[in-house]
Amino acid sequence: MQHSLNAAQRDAVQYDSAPLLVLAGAGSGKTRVITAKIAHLVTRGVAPEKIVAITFTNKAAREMRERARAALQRSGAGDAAAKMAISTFHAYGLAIVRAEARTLGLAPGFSIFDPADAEPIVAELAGTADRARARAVQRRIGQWKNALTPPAAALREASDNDALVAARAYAGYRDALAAYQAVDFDDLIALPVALFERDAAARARWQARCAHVLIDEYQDTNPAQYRLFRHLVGDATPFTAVGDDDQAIYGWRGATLDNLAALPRDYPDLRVIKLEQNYRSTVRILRCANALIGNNPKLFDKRLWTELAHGDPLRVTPAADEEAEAELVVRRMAGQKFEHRTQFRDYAILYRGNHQARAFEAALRAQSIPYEISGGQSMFERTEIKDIVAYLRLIANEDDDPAFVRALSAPKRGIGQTTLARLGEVAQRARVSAEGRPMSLFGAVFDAALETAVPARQRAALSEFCALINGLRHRAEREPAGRLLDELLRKTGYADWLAATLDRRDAQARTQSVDYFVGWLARKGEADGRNLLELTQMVALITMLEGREGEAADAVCLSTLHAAKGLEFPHVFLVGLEEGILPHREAIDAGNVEEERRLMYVGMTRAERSLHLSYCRTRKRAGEKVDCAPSRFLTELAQEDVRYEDQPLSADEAIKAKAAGNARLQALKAMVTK
DNA sequence: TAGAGATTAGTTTTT
DNA sequence: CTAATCTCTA
Repeated sequence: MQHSLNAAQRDAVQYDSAPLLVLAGAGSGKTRVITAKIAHLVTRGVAPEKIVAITFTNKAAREMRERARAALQRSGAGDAAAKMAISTFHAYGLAIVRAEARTLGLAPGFSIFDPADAEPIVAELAGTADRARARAVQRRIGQWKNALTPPAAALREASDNDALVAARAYAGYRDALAAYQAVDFDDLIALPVALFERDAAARARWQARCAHVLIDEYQDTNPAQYRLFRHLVGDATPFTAVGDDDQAIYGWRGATLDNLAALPRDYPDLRVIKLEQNYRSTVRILRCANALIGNNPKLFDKRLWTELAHGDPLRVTPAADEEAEAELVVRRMAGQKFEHRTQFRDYAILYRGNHQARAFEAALRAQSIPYEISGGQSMFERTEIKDIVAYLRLIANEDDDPAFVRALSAPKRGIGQTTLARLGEVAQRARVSAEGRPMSLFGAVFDAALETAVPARQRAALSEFCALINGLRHRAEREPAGRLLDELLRKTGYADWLAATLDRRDAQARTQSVDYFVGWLARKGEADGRNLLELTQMVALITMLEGREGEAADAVCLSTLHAAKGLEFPHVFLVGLEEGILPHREAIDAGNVEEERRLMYVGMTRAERSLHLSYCRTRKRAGEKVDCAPSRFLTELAQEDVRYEDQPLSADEAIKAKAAGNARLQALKAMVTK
């Protein structure tokens, strides 16, 4: 790591009074510039609480907060970092929605639905029982929201039948969310935008809170996010947008490079500074990455260079199948670790899809090598955590029917499908007669009509359940979250239920994860002075619990390419380099190989010293063995910097390729196009 | 109503 | 070959 800033970096840090776009190539010291700039702004007298820094992932936000804190301490500004708004786009949107809930027509305890909550609702509205179809509709609705297209407009522009079904579901979905007093992730961006566009006073209020706005990974913004950003900065607030068009990998989430192209147009006095010196990778790694990305059309002309050593050639290794690949990678890693006296945390295994982690986990476990998975199933996707969160959501918001249903049967209370359906009917009927506000399942428990619809036994269970929730709700604002959580667990007998229904190992694991989660929440509530209701909303956006204090464990990092953005490792294994995986089949079919190429580029540029690429010749799919072709991207590297290992080719192919001069390359090309 | 076995579908990335 | 969903019985 360099000790002082280079000219371009210094320029980017000191240019603080007008719009600035920093085109920061991979490994060019981007985070360093952002944190140095934050420190610079504070020393220049900008109020820390008016510095708004936006990232895309929680991990990036956390890292930036930590590094900003360190930088500020160095410059003697103390803990100004604590006052700054360093958060993800969605967390910042949540802060706005929470503060403006009343104006937006939302109850203070509104729920935040994740895609899993929304799926059954959308499935029902789209009239399908097929999960894949429901998700396709969900994605479509998400795209509309990210493009700020309201249901009516979506309906108008729907051309084919699929779009028509989705547009109708979209309208129904919006109404359902309103009835549940819920918002989804996309709403956290779209609602503030809508608010700012109809309410100039609200816009001014939030603009006044921004003296300087910094956006990281600007190339990954979607239209809604860009609009939100523009409303925050208004006409006068200086900002720093940092991005790299070569690392745009979120097109599928509605991100568009148009936002990058639009910036100079929308801000005529925009200054553009390029960071082209790479401080991370060897010459060979960089040359290969540049060669690869050179196959994409470029938006901005940018040449990455480095003063670092030449380094070793990149190694490309084929494997018989995914097990062999995992074994090979782990074996090589173990050898390299011994040879270079490195630590486990110096290694990363990067792949396209989460499911690819399996084989590597198994191989690592077999060798007792510690590893950490980033991006896989998060703590908050586990059933036991979702159960607890359902209780919290229901306590905060009794209109949250999905949370009601979930909490009601975890643990089981003798209420099943039949009773739930009856309860639904009661609520439905009350909905019609009670003008305006529809009735929730929770409310239906107290409806007079319940007596005729549901037997006494189930009625008793329902009232007891609601009494528990009500009791906690009344205290949720004042009493510490920890005490309420303990009481919740005790009164529901959740741990006992786990012990009674699962085998010992499983029950123990889940109880442990519940305890950890509850302990974490309690500490968080204590530290930030938040009550249970506020914690509940925050939880929806968090994907990973912040590690306990102390340093990270010495473990190999397993990560998807998406989750690896922003990270760096001395030694990287990029695996599964096959046609259909990277580039992914769907992307090939959709004609979006460019984004896959950027994904590969992101993966390659994570590496500092060594980069190992591998692929499988066959792969098990649905139990069946299928042949795989090596990724076309392997043919796009700077071949003089690549060493092919083992024998990836049949004798026949090798002879032919040799005759052509460049043995491996030719054969690879043949295999790719085959 | 709840849990245990049968069945069947399954291609990607995240807030 | 999994893993999740569905069906059936106690």
